[in-house]
Order: sequence, then C-alpha cells, then structure tokens
Amino acid sequence: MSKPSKSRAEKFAKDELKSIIERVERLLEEKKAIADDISAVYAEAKANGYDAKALKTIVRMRKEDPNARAEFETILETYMQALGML
Amino acid sequence: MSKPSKSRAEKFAKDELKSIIERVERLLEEKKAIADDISAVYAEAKANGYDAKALKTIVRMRKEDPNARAEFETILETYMQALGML
Amino acid sequence: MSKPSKSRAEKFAKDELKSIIERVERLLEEKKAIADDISAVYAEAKANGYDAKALKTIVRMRKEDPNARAEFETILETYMQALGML
Amino acid sequence: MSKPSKSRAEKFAKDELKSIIERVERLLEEKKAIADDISAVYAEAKANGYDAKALKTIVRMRKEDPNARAEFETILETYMQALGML
DNA sequence: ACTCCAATACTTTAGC
DNA sequence: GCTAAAGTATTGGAGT
Repeated sequence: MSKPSKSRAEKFAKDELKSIIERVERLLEEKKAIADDISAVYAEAKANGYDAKALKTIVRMRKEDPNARAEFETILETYMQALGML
Repeated sequence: MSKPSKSRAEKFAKDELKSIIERVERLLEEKKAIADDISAVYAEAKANGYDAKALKTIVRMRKEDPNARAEFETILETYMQALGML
Repeated sequence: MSKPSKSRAEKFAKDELKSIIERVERLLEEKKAIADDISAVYAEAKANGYDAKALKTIVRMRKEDPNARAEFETILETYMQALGML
Repeated sequence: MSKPSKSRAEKFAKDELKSIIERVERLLEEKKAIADDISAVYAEAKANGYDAKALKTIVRMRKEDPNARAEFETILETYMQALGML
C-alpha cells in the first residue's frame, strides 16, 4: 500500500521516546562505570591494608557539617553514659 | 456441560497457591504492625525530647560486638588524626 | 557520703531511656521472627515447586490498586509498542 | 626543636590516605552529577507528558534478558489465573 | 517546620 | 565462599 503505516506525528513521538530511553541508558552506563571505579579504589586500598568500611565512614563524615556532627556525638555519649555503655 | 471446568488436582493446586499467598500476606501485615509500633515508640520519644536518630544509633550499636566496635573506633580515629579531622 | 551520686530526675531519665531502647529492641526481635516466618513460607513453597520471585511479585501486585495497575500497564504497553518491544 | 614531628613513613602514609579519600570524593561528585542528569531527563520527559515511572520500568526491562522475562511472565500469569486476578 | 516520597546505601540472602 | 540480587533502612528533597 502507498499509505504509510504510521503518521508523521506518531513516528516523531516514537523517536522522542526512544531518545529519552537511550539518553537515560547512556547516563546509567556512565554512572555504573564510576561506581565501578569507586569500588576499584576501595579494593586497591584494602589490598594496601586499609579498612574499607572505615574509609567509607571518613568519606561520609567529611560531607557532614562538623558542628552538627559534634552535637550528635555529644547526645550519643550522653545516652551511652546513661546506659552504661562507656 | 457436565464435566467440571477444572480437574481436582488443579483445584487443589489453586487452593495451595492461595494458601501460600495468604499466609505471606498475613505475616506481612503483622510485620507492618510491628514496624508501625517501632515508629510510634520513636515518635513518642521524640515528643519527650529525645533525639530519634541518636536512639537508632544506640540500638544499632548494642547489636554489634563491643570488641569489634572498639577496634573500628581505633582505626577511624587513626584515619581522622592523619587527615587532621581531630 | 550521704548525698546520692545521681539526682532523682537523672535516675528517672535513665530508666526512661533504657525503657525506650528495650521496647524497640523487643519489637525488632518480633519483627525479625516474622521476617523469618515469611522466609520459611517461601522456602517451603520453593520446595514444592513454586517460583519464589513470582510469588513475591503476586503479593506485591495484590497490594496495589487494580485500577492504577491497569492504567500503568496500558501506558507501559504503549511505550513497549513504540519501542518495538512487543 | 630539630627533630621532625612526623617520620617520613608516616607522612607518606598520610598522603596516601588523603589521596584515596580524595579520589573517592571526586568520583562521588561525578557520580552525583550524572545522577542529576538522569533526574533532569526524567523531569523533562514528565514535562512533555511522559510517565516517569513507566519510563523507568522500560529502562529496567531492557536490561533484562528477554527470554528470562518471557518465562517469568508465563509463570506469573499462571499464578494470576489461578488466583482469579485476570 | 513537618510530612511524604524518592533515591541511595547498606545488609542479608540466594545462587554459582 | 563469593558474586549478584533483594529487601531494608536511612537520608535528602519536594511539597504542604
């Protein structure tokens, strides 16, 4: 038949959808690659005798506000004291 | 027609499947109820001036092995010291 | 000395804190017991030839609103159609 | 005083630790930037009338093995049939 | 400010 | 036992 099976508008939408999905997929691949790089850094550090869990804790702590952290530590120690954990 | 639409065996399997699903659903409801109770305890504590985040940290710490925790703290402080965080 | 080492108020707060923590711990134990029960149901089902992953999917689906689900399925199929996944 | 406060080896380890931490932090920043890009794509798609949840489902499905998915769907429909969900 | 939801990170479990 | 997948918990962000 001479009539196209899909209208121009439908074709356009189709391409748009495909484009969205593929952009996300490409970004997800990049994100995964970086996550793998991070794992590799920790694995190498571990091989050199570092404690990966402690390294992760350090990274997390450096992101936090120092004042907020200090305050939290104070509360925590108060509770631990009251519970005989110190 | 007089013939039953489902065999006895199929009916049996159907009931078995239904039973499995419903047992899980009942247990999930109970689990949810307990999770809600826990939330309520924290909410009440918060209303009485406690820091919910610190309380959760205490609960987590009490589950851990004290020796392992002490060792972890030591490593952490070594790293913090080296990075000028103390 | 005759003076108590802790004031009455502090002692009270201490007990209150301990009570909060212990209530949470008890509830967490109950929650864990139920989670184990659920695992046991799935393990038994699996031993009887059921697909645990599919069972979990069924349980999840039954929690959802049927209308919302139907609508979602429609959209999903539209997208899949447009991407040649059907 | 003439004696250095830190030995050469300690200084070296310190730099190594700092290097590890900073490499991870740089990678985390890159990872965050990509995550933000992904969010932006979904936000834009949503503004153009797409259902973000369905788009995410499509992305997930395209990562899966088609045969495995088909088989899973078959089992799922068997269960749904048996439970009167179809 | 406070709740609700989505996203991330962690923990645990299942499969190879 | 180890990698990979699920489930769970915590955190950040959006909206009221």
